[in-house]
Amino acid sequence: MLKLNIDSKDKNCKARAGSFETDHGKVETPIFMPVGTQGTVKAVNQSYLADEIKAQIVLSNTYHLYLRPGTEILEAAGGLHKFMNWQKPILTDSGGYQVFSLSELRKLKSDGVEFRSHLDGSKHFFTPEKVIDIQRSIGSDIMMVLDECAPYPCDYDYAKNSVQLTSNWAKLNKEAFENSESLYGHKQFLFGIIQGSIYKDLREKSANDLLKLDFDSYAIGGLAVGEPMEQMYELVDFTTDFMPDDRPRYLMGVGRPENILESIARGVDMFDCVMPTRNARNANLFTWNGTLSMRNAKYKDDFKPLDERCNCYTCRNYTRAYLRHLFIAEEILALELASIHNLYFYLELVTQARRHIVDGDFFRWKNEIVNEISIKN
RNA sequence: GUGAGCGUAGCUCAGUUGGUUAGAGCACCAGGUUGUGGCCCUGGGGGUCGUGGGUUCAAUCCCCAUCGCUCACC
Repeated sequence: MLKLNIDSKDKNCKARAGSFETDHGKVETPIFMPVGTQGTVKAVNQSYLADEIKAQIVLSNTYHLYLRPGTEILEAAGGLHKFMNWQKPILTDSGGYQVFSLSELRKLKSDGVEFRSHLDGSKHFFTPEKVIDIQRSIGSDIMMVLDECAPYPCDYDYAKNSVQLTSNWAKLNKEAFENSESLYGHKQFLFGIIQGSIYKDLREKSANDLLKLDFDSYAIGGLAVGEPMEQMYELVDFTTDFMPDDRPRYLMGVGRPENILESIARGVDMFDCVMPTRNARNANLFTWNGTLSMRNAKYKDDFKPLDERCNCYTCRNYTRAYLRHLFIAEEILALELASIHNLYFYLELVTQARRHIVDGDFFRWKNEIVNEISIKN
């Protein structure tokens, strides 16, 4: 198992501050993992990622790396850490989400999923065994099982069958994991993924099915796919009760800053989301006073930093007017500076959350901050 | 100078054998984006149809004049 060492628990909610160890270093929770699908956090180099943004762990993607550059190259490189020059922990998503997001390009079968590559149309078949093999080639510190992320809305029967499929696959994932070894001499963990759409009894069943298989830890999948926010929070709150207290709980693909704080309050420790990086590339920036759309004409002569309360490289050195100019001129520096800022904000958000949990005033702080950061400027 | 062609949104252009409120792409303005293609999606503001006159119930469209641009020839 992947042990979560708990430093502190909040008295007024389920938030906890902790840490876990991997062979590539320690991770302090709650934590946000920047998304680097193709072995790069888009627009941000690894030294900024580590030293400026203070990312402790990044996420990458089995499906994308399998298609390009492919496992042969990854193995020849000595694994993804060496290949991408990132010596801190890496978590890889299994490709299960692509079953959902590339739905026009796939066929779901009982023993796996057939994909058509979005790059060249070629056919590929993913099974639980195969995604474990690929993640061995990648060498990620935390591997994820192949699952099905059910669409939303999703009727009960579909969701029930989907949970059964995910549970069946989970067993095969676990067996493949136990029958294989790390290729590069460091320990790799495997997380199970709890599905069940919006149905509490299915979430409970999914959790119980997976717990029997004794994964290193567990994630909640299939949320933030279109359901109302309150329903998502309720399901997170419900599901974390079934997840072991002494292991890190991972809420996949979430989310907006307020989603992260609300989910920490409901017992989640790990998050990833494309939002800080994708929105940065689209000129949408997060600040302690709410979001701002950097292309807006009102910033053309605004020589303040993006966020006066932010200490990131971008805010220390550049103005809103300059960022807007870079975006309008379609200069690539815009993407870099905006991505650095948004990721710094997300990492600072979870760092402060951790500090407030340790200090014992997380719940009050969270409620205050959620209001301020939710404003649209 | 002569002849021909073209002037429609900021740009590139459709269009109407004369008929409701003149369109598109790009640009601009504003939203969206939750286990990532810098993609994509949604909405909006913009036009004296070069200018002036004529014909007609009705003209961006037909006629005349005029201004501008382009090409060919001298």
